[in-house]
Amino acid sequence: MDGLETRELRYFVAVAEELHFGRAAGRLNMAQPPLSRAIRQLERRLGVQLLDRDRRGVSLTPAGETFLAEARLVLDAVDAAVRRTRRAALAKPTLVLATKAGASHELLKELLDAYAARPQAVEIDVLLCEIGEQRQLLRDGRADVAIMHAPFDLMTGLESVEILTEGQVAILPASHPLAKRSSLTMAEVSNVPDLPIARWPRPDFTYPPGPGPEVRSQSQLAQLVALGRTLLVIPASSRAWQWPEHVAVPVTDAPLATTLLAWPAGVQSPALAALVETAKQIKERMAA
Amino acid sequence: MDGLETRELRYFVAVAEELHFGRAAGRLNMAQPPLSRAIRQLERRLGVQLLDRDRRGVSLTPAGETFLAEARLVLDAVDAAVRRTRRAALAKPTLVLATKAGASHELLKELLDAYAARPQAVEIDVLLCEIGEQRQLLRDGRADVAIMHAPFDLMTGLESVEILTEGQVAILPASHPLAKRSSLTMAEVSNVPDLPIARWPRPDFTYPPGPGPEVRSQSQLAQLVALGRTLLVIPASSRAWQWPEHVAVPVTDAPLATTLLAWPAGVQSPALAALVETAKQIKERMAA
DNA sequence: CCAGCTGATACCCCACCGGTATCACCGGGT
DNA sequence: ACCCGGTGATACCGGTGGGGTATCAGCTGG
Repeated sequence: MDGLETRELRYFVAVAEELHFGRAAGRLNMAQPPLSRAIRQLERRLGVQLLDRDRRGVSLTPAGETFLAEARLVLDAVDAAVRRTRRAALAKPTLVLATKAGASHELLKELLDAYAARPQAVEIDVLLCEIGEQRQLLRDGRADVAIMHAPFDLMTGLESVEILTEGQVAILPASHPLAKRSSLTMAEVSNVPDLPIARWPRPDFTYPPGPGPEVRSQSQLAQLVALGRTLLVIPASSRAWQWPEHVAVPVTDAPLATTLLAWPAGVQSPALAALVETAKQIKERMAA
Repeated sequence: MDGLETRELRYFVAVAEELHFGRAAGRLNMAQPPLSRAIRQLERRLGVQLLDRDRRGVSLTPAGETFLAEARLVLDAVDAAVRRTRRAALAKPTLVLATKAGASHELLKELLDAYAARPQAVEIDVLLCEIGEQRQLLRDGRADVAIMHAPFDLMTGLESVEILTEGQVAILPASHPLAKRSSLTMAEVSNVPDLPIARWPRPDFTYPPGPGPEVRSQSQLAQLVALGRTLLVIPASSRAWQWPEHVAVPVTDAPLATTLLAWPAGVQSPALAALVETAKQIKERMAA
């Protein structure tokens, strides 16, 4: 009846991603025939056709699309199980906190210092990552907790507490006329012809269409701003990565940006609970 | 390096739940020696000791506790993958909606009727379940979407939209003196000596301590109220399961109960999106 | 001190996974 | 029209490893 093995899921994901048995087999370091057989057996056991073997190529059926998404979730959960278990076995338990490189140093330092003063505190490893990477790190267990920014990051599947709510600033090339202004509005910054908004890759690594440059990291973005090719709007506390060639101008009517502490739903440990408690206290201290 | 198979996870969960290799092997329909060997091999591959083989019995190490929780998540995710894929392959796609038996018929009927009128609508199977069971149904893929009640149901790991916010009523035995009142307060109902609050089982099937009767289903609870052994406070719209021997009295200062439509975070289908949209419209219509 | 229970070890067998060789089918190039 | 390159499917074979039986080893309690 049931009894899918993760091996079968890994095989299917490889084939579904390559849409080619031969290449998928290469990626899996195996020959093509056993892979074909394994996928056929998987389809028989599920009683569902996952792939359309059209001559000249393979394509996913709707059920195959569903199974691909679910299989990725399972494989990430397996990775998370291994990582979290190994870390739980260490003599020194630690929390891994993921944060975007360049996010507010002050806030993070305050959080870590306040946490370290607690009796239940464990060591915290700070894992710097690129924008939008936190979700994946939490899902596959490489991180236990992350600092994220609403409304930029989707919070689905995560629990979170707000730490700080603040206004946003536009980061502009110092040479641009708008850089001389003391404040700006969203209308003014959202459609500057010579500073189009940069485009980030989607989860499938393709880029949305648009006039802006394609970027994959914050450092690329900072470089592009310095070169006068784009602008961006970010929470005021994130301007830590401001360069000499950058100018930050408050955007008066930008939506308030909220910095949150987020962690995978359903996971609980005393060390994490203490960190969450610390974050709540910091939020109250900030409000006062 | 990696490459845990679900078989190994199933073995470990069985041993961790039975805390006894022989019984676990019986549950798995296999002999004890290969099970012992498989667990040892699992521990070697993880590089982590999961079990303490204290003579006369087995116990979980802290790392074992972590791995047990993670392994259960993985196995549920595998079940969900199979169920959702099989359903996605049906000619007639359907949504399975889980709701507590006896929750508001009117609201549900209104939701289903409004949804059926939409062009993207698919058939909806209503899966009646016991209180608190919705979360598990969503997690292992037996249901796609559920109707739940905040603040009674934990919403962690789920996305949700509110449908209805309403006051709560106390359900009392008709023969009890309090049943004659036209309204009550939380202070009055929370400590009635002869009507102690019923106790529900925890996830591990043990009961919290207390004077109230132990219950496992809504029908048991309804029976106990009719017998004059307990009382309960529920959202006003849930009184569909009121019996002739029951009396509903508004509790003026009870926290507002919110009925929500909830679904697993990260899952998306057009049919589900349309149902969510319908729920939002109903909420607005109710507010007006 | 023995009976009885626990999990661990020794050994064997065969199912199944993966490899090699080959086929069947199609499309596109002269 | 022909053949060639490339797809995935089929046939067959060998080795690994998962599972079975038999047995051991260590503790416990009567």
